[in-house]
Amino acid sequence: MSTQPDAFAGTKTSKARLRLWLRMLKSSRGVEAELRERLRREFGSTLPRFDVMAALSRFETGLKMSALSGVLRVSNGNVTGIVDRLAEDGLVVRVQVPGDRRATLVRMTRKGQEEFARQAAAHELWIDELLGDFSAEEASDLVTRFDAVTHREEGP
Amino acid sequence: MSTQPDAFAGTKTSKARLRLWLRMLKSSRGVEAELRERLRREFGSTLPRFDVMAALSRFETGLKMSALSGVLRVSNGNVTGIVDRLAEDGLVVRVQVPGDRRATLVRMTRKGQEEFARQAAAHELWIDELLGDFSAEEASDLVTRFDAVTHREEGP
DNA sequence: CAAAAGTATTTCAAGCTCAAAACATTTTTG
DNA sequence: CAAAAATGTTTTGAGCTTGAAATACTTTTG
Repeated sequence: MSTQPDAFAGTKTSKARLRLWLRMLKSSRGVEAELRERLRREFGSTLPRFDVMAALSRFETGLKMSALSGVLRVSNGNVTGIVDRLAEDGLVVRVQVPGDRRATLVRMTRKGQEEFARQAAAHELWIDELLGDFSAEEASDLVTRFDAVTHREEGP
Repeated sequence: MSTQPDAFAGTKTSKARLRLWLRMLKSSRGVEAELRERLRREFGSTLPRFDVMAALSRFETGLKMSALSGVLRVSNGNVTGIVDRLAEDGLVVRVQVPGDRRATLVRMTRKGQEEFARQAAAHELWIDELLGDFSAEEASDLVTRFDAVTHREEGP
């Protein structure tokens, strides 16, 4: 019941939801800013680069550019630039797809895998610290409640 | 008890916190993307512009540039550009501060106030829709639990 | 009061982001 | 099979973001 928005703004419920959104935004922006800062200081890298490597790390055989932007939910043109810079640093490579001359596969190099492993370990520790006030149970509980938001976005 | 991170990564708790973070990020990015899209389509505007106007709307007498970037928690240089564009559109004005020739006060124009009122009303409805699966109680409850994240960021 | 330190803002270079347009190649279809 | 539609990627233009450097002014201090 009541999955429909109220007919007009300014109700108690809409105000509570607005406050929740503002708080969510503040929290995730704060954590993001902290991660960005640490990634910059300790690894000379960025969050978008980390995100791309994290996605590639789950696909040993590589991902097509379009699949990559699909997984990350960002625009095509966006990943082009990030992959360019990652490739310059020798962390990923572009490989031609045999049967299709339009497509490229992006794969992490060994160097990329090693670098990502170090960053991912640090990243997990940072999150563990930044979300340190949540117990395991509480965290799992909240994940479930957030399904509500996630599901809304990509349709029921 | 246990507000310190675990001594090593990969524990049950750190994994749960990591999953929570990934979910938070996904949720807020999703909502943000939806808001950005609607702001663009329906008002030809952007989230950063909306954020600046929202901040200014709370200070009838205006804010100094530095106060504005402080409230929004973004860099100084950042607001310069956004305010430039808002000013071009006649939504805000820069006013000299009497006693201090370094500083500028930014204030919304009447046009800016009217435009912001329209956008803010739509924004509240959008949030009400996007977070529609949360009841008022649930939303208030979650706000409280998020204090944990917010407080960590700006020190204990 | 002049030098130094501090404060307010802008500029700069680099990178991220998007939507739309341009290209290149493949697949479909009349 | 040639034209048209679809697919995969990059380019482009505009805006956002940061940290650091530059500018301009104000306050402190020797």
